[in-house]
Amino acid sequence: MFSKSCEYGLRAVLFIAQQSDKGAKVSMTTISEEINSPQAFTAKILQKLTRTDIVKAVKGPHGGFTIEPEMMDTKLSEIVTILDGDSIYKGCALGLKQCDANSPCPLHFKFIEIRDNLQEMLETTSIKSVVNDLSLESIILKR
Amino acid sequence: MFSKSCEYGLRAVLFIAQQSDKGAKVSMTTISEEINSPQAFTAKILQKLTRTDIVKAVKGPHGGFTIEPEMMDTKLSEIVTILDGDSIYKGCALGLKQCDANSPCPLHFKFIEIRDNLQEMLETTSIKSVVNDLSLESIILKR
DNA sequence: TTAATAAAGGATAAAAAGGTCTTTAAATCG
DNA sequence: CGATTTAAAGACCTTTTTATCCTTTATTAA
Ligand code: FES
Ligand code: FES
Repeated sequence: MFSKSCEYGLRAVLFIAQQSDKGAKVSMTTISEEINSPQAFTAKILQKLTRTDIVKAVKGPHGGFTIEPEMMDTKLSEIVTILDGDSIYKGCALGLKQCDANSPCPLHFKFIEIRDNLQEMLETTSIKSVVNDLSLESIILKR
Repeated sequence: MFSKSCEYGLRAVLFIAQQSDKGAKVSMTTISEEINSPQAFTAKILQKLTRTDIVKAVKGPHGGFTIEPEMMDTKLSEIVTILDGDSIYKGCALGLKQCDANSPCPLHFKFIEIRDNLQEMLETTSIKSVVNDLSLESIILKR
């Protein structure tokens, strides 16, 4: 569904957000440990998210990553777009170059329902709302 | 969503089915032309589907591919499983090794709805039913 | 029975995704 | 200032996916 980059990216963002919510800044080492992801690779992914200002990075001693309160309203759809592009929202189920209702593939009308539901879900889910869910004991970001 | 293999495979199957329905057998060359896919690569994919008996292949002059009437009831979910495995039905949105409701990721309950809808759609859509839709003028398998 | 035809199969190559390593830049603190 | 800490950046490597090519095998029809 999502690329590895996107999976790691989402998990990293959610972990940073959870910690920022508690007032803590987290280092790259901590992040990759806590979400169980390859550190250098995850660092690359976070670079994209700092360039787009979703995540704030601070260098030097006691540095690390945070997500500012105003960015907590960012929707997951934005993060997915940054990391995976928009093919998940726009692509044809059968790989036709253009997905459109005027010359649809035979799965088009069944498929766009599902695709649109996914898009809707991501567009209505903010970082903040997920962080709230994360406070529940059983909800996890690694394993 | 699906791999290229799966996209080409589904398009090839649907084209073969459409032609078989009219009593025609189709060659690899025709298939790749009519669904606009790389021929040798598509041939590999069809090998998997002939080994699993979804598609019937006949060598030699006037040979080619067909789908027997009794295979027209095959569900698209089967083809997807053969070509892409079952990660699309079972995988975690955030890439956790195990997706399960007892220790869910924070997107679990929102995600499984979408994932299950996709699975349901594929499991209830037979080759035959798609071939019927294909008779409509505007529905296409290439471009 | 032989030439032609068409799929099967194996070897190889190119491109993309996934991942590592090393150097550079910025920030902090003694 | 200089040593230390931490992220940024770029070069590089590995694996997987996508794709091609060539030889073999099966089938058919003349
Ligand atoms: S054209 Fe295939 S999903 Fe829209
Ligand atoms: S655990 Fe992540 S989707 Fe189920």
